[in-house]
Amino acid sequence: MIAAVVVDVPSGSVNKTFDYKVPPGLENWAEPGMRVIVPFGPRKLQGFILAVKQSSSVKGIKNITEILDPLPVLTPELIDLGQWLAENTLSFYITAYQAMLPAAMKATYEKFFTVLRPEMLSSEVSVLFSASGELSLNEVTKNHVHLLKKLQELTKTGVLDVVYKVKDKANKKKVKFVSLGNKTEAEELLNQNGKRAEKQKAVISELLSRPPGEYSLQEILHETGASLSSVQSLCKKGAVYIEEKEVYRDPYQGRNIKQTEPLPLTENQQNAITPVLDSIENNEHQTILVHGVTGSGKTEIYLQSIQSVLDKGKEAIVLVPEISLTPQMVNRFKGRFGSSVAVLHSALSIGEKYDEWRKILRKEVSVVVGARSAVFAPFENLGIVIIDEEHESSYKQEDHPRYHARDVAIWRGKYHSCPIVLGSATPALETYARAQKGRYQLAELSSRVHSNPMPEVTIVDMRDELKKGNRSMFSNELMEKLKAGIEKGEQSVLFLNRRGYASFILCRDCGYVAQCPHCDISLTYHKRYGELKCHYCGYKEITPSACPSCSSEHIRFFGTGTQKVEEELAKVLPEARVIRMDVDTTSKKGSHEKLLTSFGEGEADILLGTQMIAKGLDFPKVTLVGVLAADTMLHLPDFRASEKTFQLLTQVSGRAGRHELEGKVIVQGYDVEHYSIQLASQHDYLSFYNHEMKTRKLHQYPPFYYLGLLTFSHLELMQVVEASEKAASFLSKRLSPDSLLLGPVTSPIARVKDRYRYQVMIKYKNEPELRNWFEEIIAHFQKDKSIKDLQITGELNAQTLM
DNA sequence: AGCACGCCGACT
DNA sequence: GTCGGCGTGCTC
Repeated sequence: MIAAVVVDVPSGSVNKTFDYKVPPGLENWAEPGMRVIVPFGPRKLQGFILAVKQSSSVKGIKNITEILDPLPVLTPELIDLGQWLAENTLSFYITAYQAMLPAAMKATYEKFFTVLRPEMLSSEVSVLFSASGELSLNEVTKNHVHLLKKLQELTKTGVLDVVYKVKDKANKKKVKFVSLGNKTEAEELLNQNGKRAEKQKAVISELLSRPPGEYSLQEILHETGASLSSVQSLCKKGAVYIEEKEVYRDPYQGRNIKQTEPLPLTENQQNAITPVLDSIENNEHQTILVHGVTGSGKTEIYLQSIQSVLDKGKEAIVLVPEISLTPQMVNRFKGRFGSSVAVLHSALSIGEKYDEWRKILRKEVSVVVGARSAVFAPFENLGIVIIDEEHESSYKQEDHPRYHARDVAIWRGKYHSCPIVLGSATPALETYARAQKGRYQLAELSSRVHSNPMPEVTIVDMRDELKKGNRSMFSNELMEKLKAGIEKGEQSVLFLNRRGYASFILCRDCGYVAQCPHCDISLTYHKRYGELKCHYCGYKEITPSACPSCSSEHIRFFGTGTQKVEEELAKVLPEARVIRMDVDTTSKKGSHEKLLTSFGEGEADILLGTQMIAKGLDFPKVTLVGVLAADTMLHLPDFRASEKTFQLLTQVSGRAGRHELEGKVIVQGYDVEHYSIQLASQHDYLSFYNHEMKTRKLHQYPPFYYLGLLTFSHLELMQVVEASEKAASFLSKRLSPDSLLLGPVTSPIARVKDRYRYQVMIKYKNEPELRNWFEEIIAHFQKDKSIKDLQITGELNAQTLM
C-alpha cells in the first residue's frame, strides 16, 4: 500500500504529494487525513496522508516512519477543501491543511546527537550526554558552541549519530485521581493509635466519607491538607490507588450558565427564519443574508435554526468576530445547548483549543461557536453555518492562507447541501449586492424586538464647540448627558475610534514625528511602558525627553488614546466611576471578562473603550453612547473607509437602549457632514448602500470589480521597482480589455521591516487565468537567480490595499 | 525549508 | 596543499 503525503515544507518546489510505502503492520490503519512522520532527505518531517493507492510510479520509495493519529484528523471533505483553499489563495497545500487544525497539532523539529561508540568519547564530550545518551543541537549551539565542530567531526567518523525528532506541540492534560484500595489495609491504618500518620488517616476517612469512586487528587489534598507524599505512601501500602487520566481542559469550568428556552418569535423574526428553516428542511444549499438592525433579535433566530439542525441529527458552526466572542455571547449558546457546545477562540491557550477541537472530532459536541478558523470544524454532518456580523474584516485572514471565512462557509454549504446564514445590521457591500441580485436570499428584520425604538442620534460638530470656547474633548451636550446618567443611576458607554489615529510623538518646535527606523510608519506611544513601539515590526525605543532632531523639550505625546480620555474624564467628572477597556487593560487572560462583568453589575457608570466595546455588548442600563472621534477613519487610504465608519457607528449606537430604557447616542467629530456619519445617525442602511455603491461604481472598486493584488518586497528599492514593472508589463499583455491595471506603485505602507514594498493592482470582473498568471510571475522570480530574496504575494480578492 | 554536494578564494 | 565560503539542486 502506498500513501501520497504532503510534507511540512512550505515551499514551491515541494508543493505536491510524495509517495511512501505503508509498512505491512500499518496497512489496516493508514487512511487519508492522518498525520504521519516520514523521512524526507536526511530529515524526518510531519505530513498528511492525502490519498492511499496500490502502486506508485516513483522508484526507491521509503516507508512511512510513524502514523500520528488513531483516526484521520482531516475528513475527506476537508482534504478537498484544503486543495481548493490552497489553489484559490495561492498558498501551499501544507499551509492550507495546517490552518484547518489547532496549532497544537503542528510539529516541532529537533536535531539530536546520539552516541554510537561511547568508548571513543573524551570526557569533555561524554559529560554532555545525559543518561538518555542524547544531546540536542539546540543545547549545543546555546551552551557549548565551541564543541560543535568536534561533535560534527565525531559524527563523520561514526562515533556519534544524528537523529531528527518530530514532536507534537500537543499536550494532553493528565490529572491524577485517587480511589480507595485495599480495605483491610485502610481500616488497619485508621485504627492505629497515636498521632502517627495523621494526614494519611485524614485522606482515608475523607475517601470513606464519600461514595466509592475516583476523586481528583488535587481536590482530596486540598480537603484534607495532606501532602502528595502522604498519599504516595498510602499508595505504596495499597490503601489507595492513584491513577492518571487524560482530561479535557475546560475553559468554562465552574461557571453557572442558566439554561434558556426558545423565545416566541416576533412576526418579523418568523419571516426571517422561514427561508433558513426551509433550506434545512429541504437539504438545499442557500446563502441567506439576515439583515437586521441592532437589537432585532438575530441571535434568537440563530438559536432556533440551530435547534432545527440538531433535531435532524446534524451539526452547526457559528462564527463570531474575535472581538465580540465575549462570555456574554458564548453564554447564549451554552445556555441553550449546554454541553454540546465547543468554543474556539484566540484567548484560549493552545492546549485548551486542542481539547475543544478534539471534542468536535470525537463527535462529543454538535455546535461550535468560534472565530474565523472555526469554519474548519471537522464535522461530517454539517447542517448550518452561521456567520454573525458577517461584514467584519476579521473574517479575512491576512496571512497565508489568505482566506475569507465567508467563502469557506459557502463552499462547505454546497458540499453539505445546507444553509449558510450571514447576519449583520450593516452587511458588507459585496454581500448586500449579491442579496439584491438574488444570488443570496435576503431576510430583513427592520425593527427591534418588543418594538423598542432605535436610539436617537445627535451629531456634534467639534469645530462649533471649539468656536464656543470648549477646548476639551467632550462636547457640552455629552457632558450634560453623562452627568444626568450618573444622577439617574444609568450607565454610559464612551467609544473612542482610534483606527487611523494612533498616538504618536510630535515635536512642537520642528514638527519631528518619531518614526520606525525599519518601517514607513510612525511609532505608537505606550504610556504604560514609557516606550514607543512599531505596530508592524515590533521595534521599541524609550520615549525621548528631548527632540532627537532639534533638541527641543517641547516634544510630546499627540493624539487621543483611551488613557488620555480617562485622565480628562477624571478632571471634568471626578464623581464618575470609569472602567477602561483597551489592549492595555485587557491583555491579561480573563481580564476582558472581569471588566465587563463588573460593568454589568453596576460597579461603574462609564465604560470607556476602543473597537472592542463596539460589538455584542448588551447591558440593560446603558442609555447613553458617546462616540468621541467618529471621523478619524475616513481619512485612511482605504476604499472601505466610509463603509467601515458607517458600520462602526451603527454597531456602537446599537449598544444603547436595548431594553426598557430609551437610548441616546452622541456622535462627535470634525468631518461630520460626511454621508457615512449622517446616514448612520439616521439608521439608514439602504441609503448608505445606494450612495456607497455609486461611489464604488464610479471608482471601479468592489463589488463592481474584484481586486487582484501583487505585492513585491525587497531590501533594495531598485529591485522591487524593476520586478513589479516586469510583472505589470507581463500582465498588461494578457489582461482582457475589461480589466484595469494599476501601478506599479508603492504600497500604502511603503516599507516594513526594512523591506520596500511595491504593488500592482488589477481590477477585474472576469479573469479566469489571473490565478495562473500570478503563479507564473511568482515562479518566474523564484527561478531568476539575478534577484535574490524577493518576496511576492498574490491575492485574487484583496479586501484592503495595505 | 534544510541539507549535502561541490567548486573557488584565504590561510597554514 | 586544506578549510570553509555560499551557490545549486534535491527531497518519495
